[in-house]
Amino acid sequence: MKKIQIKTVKGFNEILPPESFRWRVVEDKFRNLLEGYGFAELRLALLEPTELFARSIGGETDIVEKEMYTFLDRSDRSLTLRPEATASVVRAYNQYSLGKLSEINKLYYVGPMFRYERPQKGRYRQFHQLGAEVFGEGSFYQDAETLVMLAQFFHTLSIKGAALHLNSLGCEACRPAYRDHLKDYLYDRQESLCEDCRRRISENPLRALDCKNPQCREAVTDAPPISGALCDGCRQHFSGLCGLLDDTGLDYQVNPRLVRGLDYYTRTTFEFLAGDLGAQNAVAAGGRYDRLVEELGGKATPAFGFAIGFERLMMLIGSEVAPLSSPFAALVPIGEEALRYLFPIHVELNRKAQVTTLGFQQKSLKSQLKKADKDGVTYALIVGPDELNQGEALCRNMRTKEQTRIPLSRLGEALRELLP
RNA sequence: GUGGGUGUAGCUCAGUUGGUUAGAGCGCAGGAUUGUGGCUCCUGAGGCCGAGGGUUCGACCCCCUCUACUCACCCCA
Repeated sequence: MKKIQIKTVKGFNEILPPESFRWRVVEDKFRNLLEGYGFAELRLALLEPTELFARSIGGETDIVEKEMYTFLDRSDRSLTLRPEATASVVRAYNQYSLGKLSEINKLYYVGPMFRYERPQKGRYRQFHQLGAEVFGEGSFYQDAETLVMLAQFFHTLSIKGAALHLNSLGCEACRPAYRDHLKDYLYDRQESLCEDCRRRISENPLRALDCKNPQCREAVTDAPPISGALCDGCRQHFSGLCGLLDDTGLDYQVNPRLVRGLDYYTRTTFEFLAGDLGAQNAVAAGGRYDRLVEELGGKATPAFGFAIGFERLMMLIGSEVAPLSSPFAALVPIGEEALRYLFPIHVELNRKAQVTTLGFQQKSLKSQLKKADKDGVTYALIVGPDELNQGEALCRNMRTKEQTRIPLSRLGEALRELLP
């Protein structure tokens, strides 16, 4: 291109029509479902102090180490575009003392997240999440209810292939001992581990369980599963959850390798995995984080949350075009006098409701009808010199091709009567 | 950060061993006897063939560099 075109930043994808209509349909369904379950929306800052994420997600995670959009502002504060929203929700929960409004808080959000990764199918630098968090409820009943709600969401969207994978990561009482145990195990086998996993032994040994390197998978096949190391409380929580899921008939599989890349999870973690998403196959994920509120300076509060990848979700939904909302009628003037006559009527009609279109370019009747058809209008109101003389507009039903005459004096009124 | 693939019209793509005016479908605009849409037909607009350099009498085509997009690794939503 000879002219310099300014384009979007790499990995920042924009949603154009008709895709934007499809997005809104899905988003509305999400909102309705969540609000039906008692969730309220939070609209949060996209930019946060960097330390929020370093402290919540974990300093040694990939997200914090190399995937954040971090920069200094004009007063040299380190700011970061949020890579996920849970940290921000917790920050807001503490900042505004939302816990004092009611004992249990259910909050949801919809919006963009930012990670500086190499873009690929299902992974973008700016991507969108639909997410929710529940504060103040530590019972496994909450875990179960939320998972069932998520499954219901997929169901209403006719998504079949989302499989629920579940695990428990234990809590502060039992995880440290397991971590040490696993460290020893990995240390003994470090020869057969990949470079990353060798590094993980000291930093974040659980992650080695999740490594996709075939050698590592091999080396880790008979690693001690965390399920055997859970304390009584965690074991009861997990088996309680599984029991409730069994009762409600929600299919799931326990996956002892499911570890997640964020440090704040305790007890339940889960992912909904979908087959045809390519390599990025998690469409939704989340879990319990009973320590995070306190770690970020609040009162000790149990919490459970999840996030759905919007783009990935839309990939699963197929591409039936959402019905575009279209104007009800086209005003079709022939000649300048007619255009001049119709303009105030058009404006007046649309003041009450968005019902008519009017082209200003004085095109031929044929091309105006063609346009009206493309716009999907139900009626075309044709007004040319003849109609002006006779004081009647020609009203053409675009579906049935029936044409009737309407006195110009009661054009607006007649049109409103035709509205469904 | 590391690999592979691909950049030709608004979109999806053809383009013969390098040869003169670069094509199709869709979309867009106009038309097919007076002022009537969808189907069909005709016509038209729209491309420095991603950018720069090189080889050659001659490059969309071959070589190099860059860049963008894309898929995968990695990581995750």
